[in-house]
Amino acid sequence: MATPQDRQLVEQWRSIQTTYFHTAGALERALASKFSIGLTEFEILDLVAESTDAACRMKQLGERTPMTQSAMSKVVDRLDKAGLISRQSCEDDRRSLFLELTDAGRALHREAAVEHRALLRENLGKD
Amino acid sequence: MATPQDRQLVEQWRSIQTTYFHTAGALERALASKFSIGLTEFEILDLVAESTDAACRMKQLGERTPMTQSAMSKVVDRLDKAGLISRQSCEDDRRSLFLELTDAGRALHREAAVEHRALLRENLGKD
DNA sequence: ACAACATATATGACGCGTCATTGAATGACA
DNA sequence: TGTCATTCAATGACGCGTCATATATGTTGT
Repeated sequence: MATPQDRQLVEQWRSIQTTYFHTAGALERALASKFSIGLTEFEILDLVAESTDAACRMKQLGERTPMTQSAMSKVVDRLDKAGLISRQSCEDDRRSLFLELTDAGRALHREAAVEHRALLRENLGKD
Repeated sequence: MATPQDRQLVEQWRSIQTTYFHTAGALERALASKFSIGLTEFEILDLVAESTDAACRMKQLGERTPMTQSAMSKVVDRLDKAGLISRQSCEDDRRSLFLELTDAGRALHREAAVEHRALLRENLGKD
């Protein structure tokens, strides 16, 4: 029943899990303690920050992250309440939302990104 | 500020996240609908099932998974309540717990493992 | 034998993600 | 134009994981 291929798959999966948990945990803790935001919050900031064009974004952001639509909605809500992002409704399709970093959001992202990259280097990099 | 190395790290990280989320999600849904257990429950069953020696395990299991001690405790508690695992206190160190699959647990694990491996193959395998 | 410390597991409060659903706007087409 | 289906986002109920602790047991040094 337990073929060698199966064992190898399981090993591979556990390795992904371990990397994911350790890295996500480290990011989570660092971002929370230094910037009072969660990892998912940072990730949305990061996506919005690197998005060049000015389309109706909420939706398209969903295509660039494995997050659920519902999760995104709540994260964005928190970011909005924290004054880091602004939601403005889109003219040509009033179901859609247009996201934009506030100045505070941009500033926080700039600092947090440094920490984020550093931790990725520590956790994923070939030291 | 955004060096090519940074971008590459971020890409690598997003790729891990995507794989993790998609695979974990698929496993979660399949195990829940077909066997009424969560992914973490299955993972504990899996670890206990493959554990050959009969040591006081709770602790050592913690070393083989990225799960928190607290998370493990709760998962094991659920498995116990579901009648899939039994906890017996360890003679030589009464702080420790000794875990063992029940017959029901062993049976469920056998079936669920097939599904689990199949989904890993789908999600991680080079199709 | 007694502190003081260390280790194994459990638990409660809390935050976040998920699912299912809702509300609103749009599209398609007779 | 009116209906029916589709799409975008928000929401409430719920379950799980995390942190900080609690509880019990063990160990060490004097």
